[in-house]
Amino acid sequence: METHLQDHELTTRLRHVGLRPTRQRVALARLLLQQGPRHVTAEALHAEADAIGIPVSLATVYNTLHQFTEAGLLRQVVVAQGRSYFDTNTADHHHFYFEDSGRLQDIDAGHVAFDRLPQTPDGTELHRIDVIIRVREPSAK
Amino acid sequence: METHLQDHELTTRLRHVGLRPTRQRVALARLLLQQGPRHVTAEALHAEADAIGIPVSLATVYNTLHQFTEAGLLRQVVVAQGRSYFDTNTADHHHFYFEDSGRLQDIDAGHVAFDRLPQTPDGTELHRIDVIIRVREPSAK
DNA sequence: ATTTGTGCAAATCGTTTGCATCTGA
DNA sequence: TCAGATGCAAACGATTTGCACAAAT
Repeated sequence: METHLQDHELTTRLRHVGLRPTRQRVALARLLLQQGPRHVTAEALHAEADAIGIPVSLATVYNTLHQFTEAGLLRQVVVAQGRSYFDTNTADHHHFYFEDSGRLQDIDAGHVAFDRLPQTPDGTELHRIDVIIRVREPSAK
Repeated sequence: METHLQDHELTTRLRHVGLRPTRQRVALARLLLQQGPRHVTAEALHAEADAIGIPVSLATVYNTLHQFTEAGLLRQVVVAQGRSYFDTNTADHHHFYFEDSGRLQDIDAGHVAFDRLPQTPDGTELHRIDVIIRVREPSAK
């Protein structure tokens, strides 16, 4: 069964980042990591898992998303109060945020270049630079 | 009393943006707008008002902060889940975010320049570009 | 066997709202 | 006068936690 081969990869990958490949972690990893880049909320992922018959609690979805994020498999992007996405694209890149729909869209790192940047304050080291380009769909006449 | 002169300015300013200069709005405006640039949370502002004997409820602080933001007197910056600041600097600028302490620091617009930016997606118009440079204070040996 | 993960429900945090009561123009 | 503002407490949504049970090594 093809699914098994893919699961083996996922299993290995989870082990490599120090996470036990449990049923739900493998299932969530499958949803998250075996497709193109995705921006997922915890709620949405939970609903998705539910829809395909994977029993997993919302609490576990949150735990798993955070574990994956700490492990570097995901990146978390907070765009507004109470609106946070987990991004399966961990490469250097930025985002468009559609304020009306609440959707997020990747911007390839190659499309944003800085001409000048301040040096980081004394005693600090750079973690990362987030660029969020907030756009609106004009009051669609 | 000097305070009265300053309050008159604030009163006028509030009126100009269509807000009635009530006791608590003027008091909060005094805390927010009569000092250098500040990054304030609703909680912190509420505590501050309390400390100097201004009776105002947390709900009113939230309402007021949002009204000021809509009126263009403030800008809201969300840096993490449940961590949102109101910035009294409404000029074009960016931010350092200290992930350990949760503090925010302004970066003058002049210190960030883009060499390249993507065009906004079809059917959308630019609202604003947020640049947040996330830094950490290294495990201070 | 032992450690680690999971589910559930309850707790928490920041924020918003409903509504009766005040207050500024 | 009376629209608009405020306070309080209750409602809220997103997220987290405590603890008994289940599964992985």
